[in-house]
Amino acid sequence: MTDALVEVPGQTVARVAVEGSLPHLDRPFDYAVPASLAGQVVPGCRVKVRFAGTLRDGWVLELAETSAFDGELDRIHKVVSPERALLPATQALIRAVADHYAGVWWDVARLAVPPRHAATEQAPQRPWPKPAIPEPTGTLASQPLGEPYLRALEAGGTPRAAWQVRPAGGGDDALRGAVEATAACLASHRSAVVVVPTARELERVVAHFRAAFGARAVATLASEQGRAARYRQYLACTRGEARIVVGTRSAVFAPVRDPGLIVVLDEGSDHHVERRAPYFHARTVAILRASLDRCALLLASHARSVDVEALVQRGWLGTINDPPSGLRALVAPVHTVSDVDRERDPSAARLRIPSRAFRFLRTQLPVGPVLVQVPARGFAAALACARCHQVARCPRCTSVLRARRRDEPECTLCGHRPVRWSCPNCHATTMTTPRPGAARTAEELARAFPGVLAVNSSADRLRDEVPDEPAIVVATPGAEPRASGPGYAGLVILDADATLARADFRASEEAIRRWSNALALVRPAPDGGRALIVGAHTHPAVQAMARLDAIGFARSELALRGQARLSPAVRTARVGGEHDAVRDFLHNVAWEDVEVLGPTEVAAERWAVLLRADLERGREFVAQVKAAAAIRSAKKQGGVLHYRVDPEVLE
DNA sequence: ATTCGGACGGCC
DNA sequence: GCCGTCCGAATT
Repeated sequence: MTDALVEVPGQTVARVAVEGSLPHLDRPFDYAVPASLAGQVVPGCRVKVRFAGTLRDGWVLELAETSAFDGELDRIHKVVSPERALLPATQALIRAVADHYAGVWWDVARLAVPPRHAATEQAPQRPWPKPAIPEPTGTLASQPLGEPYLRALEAGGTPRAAWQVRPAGGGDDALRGAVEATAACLASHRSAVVVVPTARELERVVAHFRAAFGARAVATLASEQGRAARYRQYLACTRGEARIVVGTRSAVFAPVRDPGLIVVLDEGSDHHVERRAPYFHARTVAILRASLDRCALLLASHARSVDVEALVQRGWLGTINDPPSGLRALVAPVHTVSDVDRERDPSAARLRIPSRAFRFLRTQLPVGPVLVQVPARGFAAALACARCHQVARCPRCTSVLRARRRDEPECTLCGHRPVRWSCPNCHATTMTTPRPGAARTAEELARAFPGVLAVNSSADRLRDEVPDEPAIVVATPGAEPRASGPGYAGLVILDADATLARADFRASEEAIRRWSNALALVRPAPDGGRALIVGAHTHPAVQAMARLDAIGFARSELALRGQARLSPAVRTARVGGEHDAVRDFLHNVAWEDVEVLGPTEVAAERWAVLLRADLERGREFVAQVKAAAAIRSAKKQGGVLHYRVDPEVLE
């Protein structure tokens, strides 16, 4: 019936995603394909179109014969390149991610697809070798349910699992397991994507993968790469050459042919959170992609995030992990000590460190290097009850409070400032900030062992590896050097109180993740590895470390989040900005089945409101947030306004 | 009569 | 966001 249309190339319609971040224009627009461009306009190619009078970039999403638009279609102005750089599956994933975060397609697309590099596109692509088949190391297979997971992958299945990597043996088990899973995936003639939290991690992981599969068989994707290199690796994916991709968070979108497996390493790391709108978490993108692309998923951690535990409890993720009793036989034992028994040993007292920690160093140093983990400086502490020291919670949204100025509590999530607070535990009415951390102590500690090599590693001066000889290695979380050989002989975690007192409702979950990552660098129990946590010895997180039960902790933490109505038990959105902008935003929709907490003035001319909804209503909730934003942009409501769905990190 | 500017609506 | 246009006030 519309054959005539098809036969006249000038009438062909292209649906185009047009550059822009306005929520009310977040949909495709139809353009006519002029006869002169027929054949060059293909789905997934970049074009220039006139939109609102100006020339803009666009992506051709699909070609069609007809348009629902009444008016006369403008013509595509030019084809930037006929390269199909945006695959249909990537298009759909971008849409799903934007929808999940009440964000805009184009904002996600510019993070998912690297900028074009014309010379690279035209240059002949080198042929990619077939990946070599690596020797199996048996890391994943040695843990319960690891073997059936690998078999399912090899058979072309789509198993999804939360994998608690054994926190022992130098910290390379996660990489070995990732290699095994990738090999199993390749065996079923599918491709694999591995996402790592940092550029530093990427270097190590890539080295492992190149050693296993061949130097030229592994593609890397990271924003730190140069434009040409990054685009070359990206094209190697869309053109079906690269079968293995390793990269940082945006690599989770890597458009590999026949994706069979997505691996996210250190899944709880906040490095997986994108810093630009809509602030996606690579783990969330991986989850969406595993559903859309029907592929396997492996979320690895030495601990377990509460978000992942929620998916395990819903039955959406299987598990690969040792029971705590099994771990205790293989992982360095974790002892705990209160930091108040300092007085006994005079030199220890001077350093504000318990004598027990001193003895620990004296016995472990002859065995090998000892890692001393200290909390990074410069984070705000949460307020606690001055009498019973229980963490103070916001009476409005139940997140934790911090001191804004002297004696002025402020909620870290919704911004509420309680006027009169009383402790639900002991009814005291005053709060206190925990004493500042003892980060400096660690350096003095090293001086107390003259003749022993002292090494420092922190964000401003990273050290990647230390030799297998007695040394005191002081590091902040994430900056720990690896110890060559069997791993550290010992681990001392200083100032557990300070780490747990961070003004973040995820503080204890994050503490367990950081401590478990450090523990993984220690040699296993049979080889003499030992760990000691100094401080907060009765805190459930410290107790969970001593039992090596990070999973049990995630389970009970998830239950607490449910009672407190905090993420991931509910869905949230934080909206902030100028008073009138926030007010207009809130008036734009009726907020069905949504708690509206606030708005509150959080700073001069800055207001914030927390929106909260049940998980079952999550889709509708996010759609309402998007609608409020779309009405705002369509009506040109002025002023400053930012919003963020399921905020991870506090500003 | 002519020019300038600010508000508003549509964007294919 | 950005442009186009529509209308009213200011200017000659």
